[in-house]
Amino acid sequence: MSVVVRFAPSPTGFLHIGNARPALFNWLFALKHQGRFILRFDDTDRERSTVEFAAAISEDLAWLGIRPDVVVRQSDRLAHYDAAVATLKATGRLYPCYETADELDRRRKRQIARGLPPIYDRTALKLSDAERATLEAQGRRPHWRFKLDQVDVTFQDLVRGEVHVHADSLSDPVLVREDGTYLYTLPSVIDDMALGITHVIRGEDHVVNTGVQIQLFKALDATPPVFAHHNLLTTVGGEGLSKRTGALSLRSLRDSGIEPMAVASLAVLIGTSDRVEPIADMATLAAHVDLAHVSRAPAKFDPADLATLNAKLVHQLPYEAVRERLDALGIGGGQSFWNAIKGNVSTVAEASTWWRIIFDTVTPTVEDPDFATTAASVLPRTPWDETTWTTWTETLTAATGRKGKALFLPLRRAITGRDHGPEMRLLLPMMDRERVVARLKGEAA
RNA sequence: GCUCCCAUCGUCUAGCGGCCCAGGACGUCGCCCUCUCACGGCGAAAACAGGGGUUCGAGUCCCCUUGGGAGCGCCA
Repeated sequence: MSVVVRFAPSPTGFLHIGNARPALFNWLFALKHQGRFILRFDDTDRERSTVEFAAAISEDLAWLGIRPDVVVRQSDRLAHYDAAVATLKATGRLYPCYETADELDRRRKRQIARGLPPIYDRTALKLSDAERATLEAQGRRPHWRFKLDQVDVTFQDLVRGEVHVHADSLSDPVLVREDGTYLYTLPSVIDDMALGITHVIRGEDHVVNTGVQIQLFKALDATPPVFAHHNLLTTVGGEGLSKRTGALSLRSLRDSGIEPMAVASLAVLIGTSDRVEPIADMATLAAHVDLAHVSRAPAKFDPADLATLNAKLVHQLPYEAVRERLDALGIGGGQSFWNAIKGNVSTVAEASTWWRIIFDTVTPTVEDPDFATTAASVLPRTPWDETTWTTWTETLTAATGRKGKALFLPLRRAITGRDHGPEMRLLLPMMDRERVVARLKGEAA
């Protein structure tokens, strides 16, 4: 059996690190098993779903490196759901209810106040044909609930092991609204069946749904897929990561120069027993990922870890991997430039800072003009290469007696205007000699 | 309020009764590299939530407490 997975976001917001995880877990699982990955927009909520968000989600997934084999929209598939509804009505698993939303809301509050679980009491099931007729005559239209088997539903979860859901502690879920539109549960199950989904990998917040959905699969005479529910992420403070925390949206991460593979590596490795390390490509990451290594407890996500991991990833990037982006930033200098500075940047875009320092005008910091003048006077003309720095500083030590920090820091400050940076040995030969001399004189050059 | 899940270094975790005076990774700190800083290499400090059991023996099993998470929608 070949693997078919799906990522099924509702297009009601931007993707963030939290919901990038199920996307990644599914994608990597498909990659690992040479399966197919379907992007399914669960857009049955007409009120909140927008095509703009759908487009943004596709874009963000592409940025991450996820290329769906198929993209479908539930709003295009409504006809598929009607047949299932007919079957369910015929078998008596779908029953009409006439309560209003307000009524149900009040009822739930009353139950909670009395210390009871807020579960639908199935009053509609007790309605006689005559009572239903009366309600219909008054113009009331029914919504339809799925009649749950009040049993213990058990399934083997790829991350959580054996899971039990007690259906008797659940409300019969509403599947169809008064106006005939569908709620999440039914379309999800029908599509999983129709699309031949073999594995459903999603967040832990869905485990109870799974109990319900397994009953639905069976009521429709289908074999449920294999389920895997990964743990959820919380902020360092412990609150759940939600769509509201816009700061961690994939696009904001992308805008702040975070590498997609840094996001992918952290998103997939955090909360597992595997070491968190920057992985360079999806294929390697896919080999790393094992759902059985995912924890059952929620994990704290610290954005600072992402920055650290990103810097590490950037330090490892070979020139070929960044060439196009450097070109786009107008940065030349080639391989020698990148290799010289990459250890000193935490994002690729920061390379432009060093590009400007080496090839553009900088206002130097000269605190000891006499020393700087001496330095300029003994600066070699040739050879102007990676040996120059050593030759020069040795000469300078001989001339001034300075060494160590007292020797190097003033030179670094004069030449780059900064206290920190790449090895001067590598920077110096990339620079124009006249520029170096000018900066030693304290001139902006 | 009810149901379910979880509880080991600051963080992510290994550990499925003796191999654990608890292992790894990130971070932190120190050392090395370097006649500076960063990068890199090496090393150190750092944890079994609390209380009862069971057992010759408990981080590992059971119960309670406490703490955290999820669910309880005509959202998905």
